[in-house]
Amino acid sequence: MAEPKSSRPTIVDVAEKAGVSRATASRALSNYGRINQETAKHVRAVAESIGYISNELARAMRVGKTKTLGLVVIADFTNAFFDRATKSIVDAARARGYQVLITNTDEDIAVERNAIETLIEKRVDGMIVVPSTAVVHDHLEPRRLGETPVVLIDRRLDGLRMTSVTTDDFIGTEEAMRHAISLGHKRFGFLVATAGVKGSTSERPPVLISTIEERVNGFMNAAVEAGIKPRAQSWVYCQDDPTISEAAVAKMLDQPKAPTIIMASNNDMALAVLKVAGNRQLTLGRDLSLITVDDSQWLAAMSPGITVVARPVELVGQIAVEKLIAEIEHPGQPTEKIVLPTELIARGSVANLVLRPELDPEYKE
Amino acid sequence: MAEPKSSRPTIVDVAEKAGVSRATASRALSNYGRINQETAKHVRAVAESIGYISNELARAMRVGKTKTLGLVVIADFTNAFFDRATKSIVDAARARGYQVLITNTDEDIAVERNAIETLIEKRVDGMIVVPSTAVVHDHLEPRRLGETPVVLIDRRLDGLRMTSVTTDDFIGTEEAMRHAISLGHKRFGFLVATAGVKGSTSERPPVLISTIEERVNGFMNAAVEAGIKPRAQSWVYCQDDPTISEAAVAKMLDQPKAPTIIMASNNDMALAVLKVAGNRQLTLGRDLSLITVDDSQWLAAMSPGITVVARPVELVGQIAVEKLIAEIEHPGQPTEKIVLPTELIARGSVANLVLRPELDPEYKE
DNA sequence: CTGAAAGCGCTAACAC
DNA sequence: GTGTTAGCGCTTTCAG
Repeated sequence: MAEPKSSRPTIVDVAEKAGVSRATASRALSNYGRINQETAKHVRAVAESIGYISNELARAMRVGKTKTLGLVVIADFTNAFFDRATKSIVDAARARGYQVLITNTDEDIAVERNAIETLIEKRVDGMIVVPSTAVVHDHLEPRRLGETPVVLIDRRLDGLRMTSVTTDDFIGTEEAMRHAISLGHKRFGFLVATAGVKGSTSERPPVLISTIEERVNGFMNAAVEAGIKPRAQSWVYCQDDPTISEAAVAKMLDQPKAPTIIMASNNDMALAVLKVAGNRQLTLGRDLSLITVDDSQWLAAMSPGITVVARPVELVGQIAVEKLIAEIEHPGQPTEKIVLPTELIARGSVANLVLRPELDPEYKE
Repeated sequence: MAEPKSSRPTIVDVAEKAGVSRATASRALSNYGRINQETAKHVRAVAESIGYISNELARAMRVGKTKTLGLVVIADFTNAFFDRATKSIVDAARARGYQVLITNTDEDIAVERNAIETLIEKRVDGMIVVPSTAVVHDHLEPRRLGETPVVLIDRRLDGLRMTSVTTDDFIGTEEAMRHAISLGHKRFGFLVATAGVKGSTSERPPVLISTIEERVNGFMNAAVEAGIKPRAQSWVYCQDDPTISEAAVAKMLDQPKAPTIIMASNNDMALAVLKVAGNRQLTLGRDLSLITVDDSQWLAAMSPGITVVARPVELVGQIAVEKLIAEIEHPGQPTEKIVLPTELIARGSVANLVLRPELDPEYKE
């Protein structure tokens, strides 16, 4: 005649079986307030024995904290930045007792708005977002967000008073360029992955996300500094799509005075260079040079290894979590724009034209 | 004299401002039951105007569904399988109105137990798990899980009556071997990433996770079928650590009759082969051959491209989500062990020793 | 078609 | 040191 009792045991089941009140059971299980250690032990034993698992939903509702963080990334976390960032965020959060709810926008602002709304509905305590676009949108305005703190990663959004954790891609790219210049390169290609561009173009789009903008500026700064003429630079803003980027690389290489080195703004672009080089039997670090951004095990393992502007991705994730949780647990933190340094890892993909000038097809002697 | 009203507007705020009862407001916002369309429109307008965002916590508590899925992956979603799997799961879930809560165990059973407990506390409607070990553990027993449905991916757990979505790595590896054999290879190395092994050993560990076990069996089956003697096979079970796997590769290649081809059980192992080959100036597809498992853009873009047993990762994720949601929304589905076919993608990393027997150092003429 | 009221499972005053 | 009780914000009978 026992009731079916299909669903999970609740705290009142525990309380009844332990012969105490709900309050005492709660105190025992959450270990707070004054409580007799004997009773507590007994209650916990009972809970364990009937397979009680607390209902965080109910608790969250009562205390107003879900111990959950929202993560809003753009499409591709099949990407040297986002996979590592995600992992470091999940790990850092867990270490501090938080879980993470993931959403991905497809670089689409409408999806992003939606994702953020959903996260608020689920009442995450805070969120980490990679903004889809460079222009500020109302879904990140305080009025929508309410009390929910947000920290931005990877990309800044200047119009907003919001903490962000990014990397110094300006200096990173500049360093990479200086490295190439010091190795004797004189003609440069720059393959810039640009969301929102259809196909490819050499015209600078009006707005670029901050990361890309910094890479562009860093490149330009170094070029100017070294007196490299615009005609010795091939810029291509390119949709992030293999067919298109490969065509762009091919076109770049087919120019009369083709670049000796291509700078790829991200790994998808580097992949295109690799592909085209492979098809044309060009050996990297000899027939063509390459530098890309964001290190990965593959770049290190290939022969030659690919020279790269490495960003401290794990650190970005960790700091973002830290700052976010700080604000959650002690509201009123100052907003900060944290910028982490990158590191140039020189491997074999950049030919040394100083030592071997004959590798430059334009070299006359 | 307006109250501060710091936190978010609730449904009663909406109701008051709209001059209706909570019930009507709820009906208007969730669009159910009988309600005058005029009233509904008005209520929704008011909600919008005061920036009302529904509290899913409260709703979940009432209706008993969180519209959230839990995902428990092992450590590395910096990995050609898990990054893509995660993305496809998040996408598939979102398409059906579910969010996903991510957790990662570090291939550690205690962490896994914990993760699952946490997900239950958060009352996810179901979960997708990549089990850490091959042996069944009580935290996946029905008693712990209660009503919460689970589907396993990547690895089967035979003792459990539970739906799983995996790939046919037995046939996949067998095909890969046949391919190598047809190209004239006679001496094989097999580098098996094995959790739980310290360092590396040629002795088969007692239990292997199902994926690895199938790869091992597929390899063996093809070897037996082709009459390849055990002495022509170098097996190494290897901890998943660069230093150790690279040492294992080096040792393999330093044997008197070194293999002409190495089969890597996963991409970390392939990376080790790449590294060692690079250090020794060995060109893949000529001086040494390589096949690995799980395709990635890198493998395709390198020169030569790496031949690979490609698994339908996105499909695994999608089907897992589909099956899980089916069980959530219509409990009582039959449990299924779904096994998806792999595909061998032949690229240039396997030398053709039939056409060019001289590439085999043991070749005498 | 709309309102009143109960209750999901939990914690935190407030009594005792 | 423990129990009573009032909600957290929502949906859903049940009346009207």
